[in-house]
Amino acid sequence: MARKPDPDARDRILDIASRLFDQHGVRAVGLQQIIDECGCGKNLLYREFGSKDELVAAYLERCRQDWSAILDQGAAAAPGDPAGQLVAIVAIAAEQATTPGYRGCSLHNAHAEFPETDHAASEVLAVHFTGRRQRLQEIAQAAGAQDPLALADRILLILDGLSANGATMGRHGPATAAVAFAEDVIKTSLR
Amino acid sequence: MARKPDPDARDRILDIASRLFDQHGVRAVGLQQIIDECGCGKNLLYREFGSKDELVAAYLERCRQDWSAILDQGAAAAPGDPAGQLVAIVAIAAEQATTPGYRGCSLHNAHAEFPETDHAASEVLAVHFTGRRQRLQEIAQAAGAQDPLALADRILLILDGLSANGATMGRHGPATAAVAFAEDVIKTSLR
DNA sequence: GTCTATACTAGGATAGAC
DNA sequence: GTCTATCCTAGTATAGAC
Repeated sequence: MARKPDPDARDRILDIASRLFDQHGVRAVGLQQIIDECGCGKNLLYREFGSKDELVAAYLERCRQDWSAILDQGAAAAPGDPAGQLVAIVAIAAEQATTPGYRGCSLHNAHAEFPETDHAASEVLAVHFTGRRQRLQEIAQAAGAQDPLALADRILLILDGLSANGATMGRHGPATAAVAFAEDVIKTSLR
Repeated sequence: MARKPDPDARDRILDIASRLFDQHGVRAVGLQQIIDECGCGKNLLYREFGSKDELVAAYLERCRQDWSAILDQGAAAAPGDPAGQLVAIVAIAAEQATTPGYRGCSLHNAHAEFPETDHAASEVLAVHFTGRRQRLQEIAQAAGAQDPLALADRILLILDGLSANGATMGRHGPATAAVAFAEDVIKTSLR
């Protein structure tokens, strides 16, 4: 009997790989470990992803989309209020950064592990970091900032500070005060 | 005839290991690579450090001292002017974060690679992150901040944002605007 | 005595074959 | 899914140069 192909196989593998990568770091996780936890064969993994580098790239692409969703979510949280949207975005990031077990932004962590620009992950990272700045700038523009890029960059520093510091100090550190910080920054940046 | 012991061996190994770890990430660098570039024997490395984990811990301890030196340097840059010292500290960090080839704070990067709390590096990291906050708080107190810890935490977010973002966007990103940001933050935080 | 260099073990990595 | 090939890793032991 021919066994049915599992259409969810790719997602299932990616789910488990993402969790392990986030938890232990990408280099620390072997494919065997993913295969064991997934219960799939090595064949399937290699058919879906071709190599570990490609699996890593797919993982980071998902992380990028998650980040994009945070921006959407922040925008949806305060319709018609761009300044409130910026605060909402910081609030979501702060909430993540203060949840127990938080290990930092996956995209930043991956950048630390794979600095080589010829790695499959490199392009995903570049798209993320430039795209995110672009979107923040647009919201800052809509909010009526005196200098939209300058405001976007200050929010960006707070966001990246949140993920870097949240990874090490969590809710016992400055992450808990990030929202109030962002509110002050935005208030003094508007026309 | 007896051959002279090399008193600088440990430092020489640590120099090369630090450069390679910073450049490629800790997990990506093998001991063989360090030995090759160092021109030393494997025996010597193991006699001085015992294991790779210990070598990593020594590397991070040096990074911690470098960071401590930045705080000293910032304090020395503006004697009797604590607010200016905070600005100076951010300025030094911003200068680092915008130098070409910057790959982020070694201590944060190491934390991303070695989340295990039982790793030899873990304690060094904890000392660094709590000690740094403490010192910033003291300077903020001396500057006459309304809420010294709150100001220290805002500076901390900027500093960590600098290293995380500088690693990915360098001088083409928000890092160039960090000093002005810190100046504004400090100005509005004083009594 | 102190170093370099090499051989070796044991294990884990990616990858591919079947 | 299992089995194999190849490589690289940390770490140890040994041999030999200075």
